[in-house]
Amino acid sequence: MAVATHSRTERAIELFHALSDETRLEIIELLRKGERCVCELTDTLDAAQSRLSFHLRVLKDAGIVRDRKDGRWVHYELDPDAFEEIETLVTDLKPRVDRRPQPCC
Amino acid sequence: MAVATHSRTERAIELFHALSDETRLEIIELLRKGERCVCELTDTLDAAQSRLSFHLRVLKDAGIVRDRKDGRWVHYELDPDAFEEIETLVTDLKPRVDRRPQPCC
DNA sequence: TTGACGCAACAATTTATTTTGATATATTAG
DNA sequence: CTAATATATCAAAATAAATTGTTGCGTCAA
Repeated sequence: MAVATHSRTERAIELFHALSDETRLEIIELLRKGERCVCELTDTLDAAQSRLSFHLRVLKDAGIVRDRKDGRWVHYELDPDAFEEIETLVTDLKPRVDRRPQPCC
Repeated sequence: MAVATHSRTERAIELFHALSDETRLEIIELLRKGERCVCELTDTLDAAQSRLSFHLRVLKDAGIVRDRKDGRWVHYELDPDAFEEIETLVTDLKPRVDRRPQPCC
């Protein structure tokens, strides 16, 4: 599963894009309390079911959430590994301390 | 400067959005080596000047870079504070350890 | 076995973002 | 002063993402 068809940059774009939407941040905030089914997210966020489904897929494709089927419900929860990955990416973006003086223009 | 006309969520969206583009990530990568003028970025990234200017503005509006005018050149550099802020935001998104058992459906 | 429910997926539309090609402004060299 | 350079900005076109309404599929209860 999950072949690395992605460069590091593409992966960063996918993750940051997944995080750059209000509905998706709200979903993440709710899931921080623990696993939830789509119906509860739909109720709580007062969003159309197909809209929720769309955003959950973006989050799932990015690896930020995973789902678990249980009868007719599907439960989503955060995947802690993704957050580790995001932290690493951010660390790698941070300005270096040992910057050379400006060699430009 | 920089009035807080932004909720926490809006700020997160702005920052993550700024980070979710290939050109902008490339700019950040270049600026990690230190301050650079637009002309050098344009050369190195082989991008049209107006395109660079657009992306630099997105980064600047998000507070990720700052500029310094020097005669006819404008130099850009990373703002370390923004990266602190991003790290804090990511930390706040991380799943809690003390999650209650699923109370849903 | 039928009907309701929970969810995903799709097509059409709407909205937002990015790119491109001008044009404008400030600065400096000659 | 004039021409050239560095950059920003703007409008139009191109591209991408989100929303909405609908349909389909699996599951369960009656």
